[in-house]
Amino acid sequence: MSCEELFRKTLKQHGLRMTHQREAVLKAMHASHEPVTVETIYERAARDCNVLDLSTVYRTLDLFQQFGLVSVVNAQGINYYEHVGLDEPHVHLLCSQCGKIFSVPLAEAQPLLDGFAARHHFTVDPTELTFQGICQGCREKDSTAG
Amino acid sequence: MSCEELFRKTLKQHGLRMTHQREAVLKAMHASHEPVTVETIYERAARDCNVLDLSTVYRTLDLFQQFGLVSVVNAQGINYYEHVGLDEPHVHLLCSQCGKIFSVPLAEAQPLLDGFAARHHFTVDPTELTFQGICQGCREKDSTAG
DNA sequence: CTTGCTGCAAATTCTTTGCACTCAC
DNA sequence: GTGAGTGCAAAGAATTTGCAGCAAG
Repeated sequence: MSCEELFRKTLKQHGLRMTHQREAVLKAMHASHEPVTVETIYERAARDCNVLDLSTVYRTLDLFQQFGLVSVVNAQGINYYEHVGLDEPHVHLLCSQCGKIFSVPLAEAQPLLDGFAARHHFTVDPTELTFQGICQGCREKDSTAG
Repeated sequence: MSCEELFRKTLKQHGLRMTHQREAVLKAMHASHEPVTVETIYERAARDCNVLDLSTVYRTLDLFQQFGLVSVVNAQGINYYEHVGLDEPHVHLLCSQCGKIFSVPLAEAQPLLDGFAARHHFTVDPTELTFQGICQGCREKDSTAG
């Protein structure tokens, strides 16, 4: 089942409707394989949709979250939205300098998360997991510059 | 050297001044051994300070950050400020249900961070590290409730 | 037709900024 | 005294909300 079919079905089950706007936002999320800002989603979706308001994008993303289609990453006060379920489970590496977000397999972090569960009885939600730091490119630039 | 002495010294070095307000905010941060919101800091500091404005708290926290006295944790769009340097280096476990923040030694996460450096050439900033999930208390409540 | 959804504009929330006055040094 | 720091009020930025008209089913 395609993502759109799945979404239509889920909407129906909840007595909700498919609209041009929702379709456009969904398509925009599909086209983005990395986490994107509301602004970006709005711009991309607006191309497919003769009329579209930012508030509609917020409302739609909210809906997507409820249905588990989209997850939010908050980094430095900015919300990034990401389409989930397309790729394998992963965590994020956010470069606090250039803002790029890299994905690495969740499996790498799993031992640590299991450790947290065992030692601290804390169950980490892996969809919300982001590590901030400096990527290779920016680190090289830094050492060159000063 | 006490934290306040250190702060006074650092201020002096930069040609800056110690004020009632800064003292009150510093004291409020001291009193909080867990990450707190600006609002909380403001309330606590205001008790020690006949006049205090929220904007001053923001400005002071900004200063503290520059001096490395305070670090910021952003969780679910809300900024939490935490006094650093008092305890050993640590990472945060944020319960997304009750909002409590737990600290665990950085050492537990170090192997993973080293792995990221080795495999992805990405240097994680451990002061910004927060894992969201569900704490034991809330999990038990959930399973009881249904 | 029914009522969920939308655009619009206004409201909220969190944070920052400009400015004249004040106070630490 | 001097200029860094403050309170105040207003500006910004990001997000939410109320409402009347529109459109999906």
